[in-house]
Amino acid sequence: MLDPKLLRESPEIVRAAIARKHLDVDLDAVLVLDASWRALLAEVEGLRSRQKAANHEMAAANKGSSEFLAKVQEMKAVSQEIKTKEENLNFTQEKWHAAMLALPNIPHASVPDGRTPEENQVYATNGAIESASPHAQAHWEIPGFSNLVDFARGAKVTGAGFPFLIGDGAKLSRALLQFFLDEDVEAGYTEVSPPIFVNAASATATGQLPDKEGQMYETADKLYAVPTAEVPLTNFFRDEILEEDLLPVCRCAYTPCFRREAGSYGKEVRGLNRVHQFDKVELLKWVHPSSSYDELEKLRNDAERLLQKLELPYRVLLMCGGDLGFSQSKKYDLEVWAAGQKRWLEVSSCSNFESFQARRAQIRFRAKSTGKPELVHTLNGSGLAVPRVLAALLENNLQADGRVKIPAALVPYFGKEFLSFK
RNA sequence: GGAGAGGUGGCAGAGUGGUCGAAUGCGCGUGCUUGGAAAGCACGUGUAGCCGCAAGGUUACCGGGGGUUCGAAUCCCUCCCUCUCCGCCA
Repeated sequence: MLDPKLLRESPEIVRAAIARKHLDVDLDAVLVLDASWRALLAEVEGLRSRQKAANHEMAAANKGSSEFLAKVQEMKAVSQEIKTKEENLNFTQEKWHAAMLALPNIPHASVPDGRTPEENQVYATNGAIESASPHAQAHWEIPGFSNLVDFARGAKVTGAGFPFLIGDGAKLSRALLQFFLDEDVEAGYTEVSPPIFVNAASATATGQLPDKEGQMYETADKLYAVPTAEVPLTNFFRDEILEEDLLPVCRCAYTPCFRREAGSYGKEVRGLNRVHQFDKVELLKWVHPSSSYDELEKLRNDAERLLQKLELPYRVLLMCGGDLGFSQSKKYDLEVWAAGQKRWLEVSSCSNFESFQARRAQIRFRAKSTGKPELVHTLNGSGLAVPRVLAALLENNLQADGRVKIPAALVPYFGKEFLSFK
């Protein structure tokens, strides 16, 4: 959510942000709502003030006196009026709040203009992509693939998009997770193992609710399976005021992630490219507002380093305004090259939310200079998502003999130098 | 899952219909005192919205939501959470 004061004082900034993100929002309607909400609030407060004053008088008065009884009659009318006006106030306030939640975050000045994913800026490219993998195949076409990743059995047992990982497939997945977590801890993140179900309040604070509930699996008792560790991790400090000295707080967490992916279909979702349950390590930071853009660069570097150590070719995209996402101020996507599919696969998305999430989740710190609470800035990024990295390893490192070469950094975790599909 | 007890400010803890945003103690801050510290003394010390250039004013918040009442921390309903005992269990 944006600062309501920003909207009142500089609506043109918000208008420009909406335009840069190519969204369709009726800002004038929000401004009108804001004005009428404030007018109603003043009215109700005036009435309540009167009621309060009368209460003090009545407390001191003789309860049986005629003055007292007259006062009761008088205040009955006021009470009724408050009730009516308050209903109107609450109704308007709900509409105002919903309208405020529908306003997107402001893109940072360094975000390039653009409407579509094609207009994202290729910020960096690392590694050779064509000649390096002479035996590459799309991972689902590699002979023996279903020995490692069994979609058919997964579909029988649970449903489409819930594969079993078996043998070296399961082991490689576990090795990657272990590798990611160790590297992230080494980089200064504290490892956390969070709950993988969250309540509605948490899902609301990070923006999954109310609009995206169709993307989450919901249990009978109104808990949601996490779509990413970002949700429980961010909510850890919800409604809290941290000491300034504590910042920046850097944490990482592995969780399985559950996404219904309603409406997805086609080539993009083949094999491991998109599944309903996948493993991911998430990186999360709560930082002082003055350092959030430095921290974003560090976060991106931390994610990139993982791909470098795995010797996987990748590129970094700087997202343009139109592809930025509703709540981000700035975002880099890391895409790994899958040599068999000849496609880039997104394996990490590193974002600065500035105070947008923090305002919604009420995560603040006490500024030492003023003693007053201020909103933190939050950032997050994957470090990294497992299935697509696994797919890229299988495709890129496939040898003539049908085995897959394991990158040196991963060998200690995997326990051997080659993966076999047998 | 069953039975019981309880949720009040940073913490402890009073308050069972009105003068209560809330006693008292601790903690914390500033000052006095001191060679310095402790003790002592004085004053101060929650969050948020709205109005205001400001000074300041005003409203809300006693686990969440709803209700009764002229008036609710206090009464009623409901949900959540914590603790104790029992049961079950990786």
